[in-house]
Amino acid sequence: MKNRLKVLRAERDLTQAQLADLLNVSRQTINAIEKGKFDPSLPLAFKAARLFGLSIEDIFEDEVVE
Amino acid sequence: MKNRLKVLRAERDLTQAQLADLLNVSRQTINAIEKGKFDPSLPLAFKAARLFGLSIEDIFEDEVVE
DNA sequence: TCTTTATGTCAAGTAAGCTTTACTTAAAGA
DNA sequence: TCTTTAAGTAAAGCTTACTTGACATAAAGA
Repeated sequence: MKNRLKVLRAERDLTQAQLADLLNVSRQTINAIEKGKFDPSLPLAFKAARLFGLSIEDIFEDEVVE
Repeated sequence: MKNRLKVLRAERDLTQAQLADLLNVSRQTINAIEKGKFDPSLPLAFKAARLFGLSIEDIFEDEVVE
């Protein structure tokens, strides 16, 4: 699943570590999500959406499977 | 995390098993999510939103942790 | 050059999402 | 009463999300 975290971070001048702190996850988790290694949990997606003042759909892009 | 799956199902006259099929998960998964046993993954939340023609935020309600 | 900061990655472990199988209960119809 | 259907639940196992700790690299500044 694609996401706009890197850009949203850049717009706010946040490092991966700072974003991780704000979302109460590890830096490695942010890195892995940005790199597409895995998808965030739904609660984490909600947290990120709230933090950035956006909807989940604005941040994460679902690829339609079929 | 609260959700409106049961009501959305009822509005469309779907059983848990039918919804499970439509979302490609097991009936037990739907039951567990409806009963609040665990949260769906983000991909599953996207699927449900697409199926019902709603946003994730319309279906799942995040409780603000702090 | 030396140090610091940000990012990337890996390995091992825990926790949560999800599966299959199976049993139980309640409601409704024949 | 017997059967069927929907819902609830539980155990065991697999997969994925996430953790901590560690190491590597590149860029930038003193």
